[in-house]
Amino acid sequence: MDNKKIEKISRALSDINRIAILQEFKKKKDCLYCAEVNDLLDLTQPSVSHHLKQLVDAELLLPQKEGRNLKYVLNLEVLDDYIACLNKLKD
Amino acid sequence: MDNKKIEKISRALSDINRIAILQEFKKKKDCLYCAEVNDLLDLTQPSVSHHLKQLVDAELLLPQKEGRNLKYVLNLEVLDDYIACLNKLKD
DNA sequence: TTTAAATATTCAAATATTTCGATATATTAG
DNA sequence: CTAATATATCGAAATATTTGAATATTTAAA
Repeated sequence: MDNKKIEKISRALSDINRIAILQEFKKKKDCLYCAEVNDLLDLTQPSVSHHLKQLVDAELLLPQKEGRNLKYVLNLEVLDDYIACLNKLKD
Repeated sequence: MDNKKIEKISRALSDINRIAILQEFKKKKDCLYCAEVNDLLDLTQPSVSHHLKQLVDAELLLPQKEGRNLKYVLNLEVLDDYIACLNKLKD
């Protein structure tokens, strides 16, 4: 994982709303529906859409179309790669 | 570690120059001098000072005054706490 | 004590991010 | 086909971040 990618993931994680989205996966195992995220956050739908886009662009979330709904799963592989990079900072 | 702190650390990590600073610790074990960081980055001194401040404010770096020089050490405790929070996202 | 070196602060400009209202698009239900 | 639902995009305002020139502060050297 190159530094540009580390930067992008860090930026995706640098917002209280996006952190809340990721943490919601602890309760809702497996996947989170877009509509659930809209309920979770105290923001308008376009703002939530924006935040989800940051997480998808960073590849922390994988979107899956399901009819007219959209569900997301955590991309554990990218998260693990990111954590591995942070661990490497510790010499 | 609360979400505000996670946000702050993530933001500190969301810049290519600050990532480069942290990675420089791999080469320069132990500590990094402020002047070394000025040499490392292709930025003016005030900009470097700004970036170092972000890292110190996030407590990723601990500053130590040494005469008229300043040296930094990696705060492994905070880095580990942060990594632990990220690991908790994986259910 | 004067001068030089290392670092920080202030200010302003440029750029990026966050937010929301309005609207567009896509899909399903009736 | 039409209406309703779910999500995305656009445009603009508010706010935050990044950068560097100018300057201030702190400390050591001469």
